[in-house]
Amino acid sequence: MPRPWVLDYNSDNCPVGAAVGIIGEKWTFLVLREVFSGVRRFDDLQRRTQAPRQVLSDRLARLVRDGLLRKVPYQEHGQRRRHEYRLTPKGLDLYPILVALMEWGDKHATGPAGPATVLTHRDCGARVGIGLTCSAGHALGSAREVTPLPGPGARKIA
Amino acid sequence: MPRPWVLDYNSDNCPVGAAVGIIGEKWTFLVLREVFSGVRRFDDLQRRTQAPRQVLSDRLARLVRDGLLRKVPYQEHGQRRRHEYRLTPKGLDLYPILVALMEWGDKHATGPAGPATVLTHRDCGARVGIGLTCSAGHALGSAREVTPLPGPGARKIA
DNA sequence: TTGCTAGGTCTGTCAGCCAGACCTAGCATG
DNA sequence: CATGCTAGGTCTGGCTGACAGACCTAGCAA
Repeated sequence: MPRPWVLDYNSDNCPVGAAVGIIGEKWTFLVLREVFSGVRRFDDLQRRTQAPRQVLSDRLARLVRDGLLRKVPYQEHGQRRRHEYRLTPKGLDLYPILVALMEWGDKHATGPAGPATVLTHRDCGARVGIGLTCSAGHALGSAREVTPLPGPGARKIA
Repeated sequence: MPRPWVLDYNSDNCPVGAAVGIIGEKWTFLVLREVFSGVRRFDDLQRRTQAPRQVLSDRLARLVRDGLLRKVPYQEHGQRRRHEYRLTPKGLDLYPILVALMEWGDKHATGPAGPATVLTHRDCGARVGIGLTCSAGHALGSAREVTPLPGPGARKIA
């Protein structure tokens, strides 16, 4: 095993680190899972994620502050005005992360009952999955088929 | 907005929750990022992730216990026997999650310098990315094109 | 005016994170 | 042999955040 090139580069502008700084907490993923399933109200989120109310409140505020969710007012008949949480475009872009987590969990971390949710293509009904592909059109089956190289934003260590 | 069907189902066998229970901690992602880049030794991991040594030690132990990493002994000339951390097949399967995080971070959470790392196909050299596709061969551009439905493992609430 | 409900906030406790110091093989050097 | 060096950890004490459970607060209805 040769010394990996990455050791000669700085790690503090890494996009994974930046992403994890925004969404890298346990409850945040569960909240996003629910929001992508159409659950948008505080009590529903609380019941389904089992997050302590205070933590949920804090995470939602942070997701709004970081521009992943927005608060939208609504009013049901005979109720006072409330608001619900919806995904912004920036939040919608998180979907591949969630799907990747879901597929991994289905394969490695749940029982034999099969997936609790299946994703289908809105337009044709076929099953949806996530995968690596190269711009020449090849589908990649494993991380071993990927070669990471330094990109334009890479910074060498002084 | 109709009431989402997911509210009638139980959320405690969710694969996202299961996955997050195993890898859902902040430092865990950073450790995995490094291991996928070929960084395998304790001190290198510590320096690059900036994780406190104790936390790193704990996370590595947990990743080994959960079967995502394995300890492999090695010996360098004039050094004592040590061991390094390598991905198991179960760990290698996490790659899509990491790539999805990376792409999101590149798009939404880092500066204009461009990506610090680019992924290329080992066999043809073309750029690699991750995306949703359906089994009929359509590439999906957004979460809005996906319709989630209850699967075989779904359990209704009593 | 009393009650009900969604969507929170407050309080005290307790687990886990953290920086920094310390420890421990095993090899090499004098 | 003693001494130092290094990788890979462990130990300590302070502090932050998580947690359960109680409480609060519009606004609507009866």
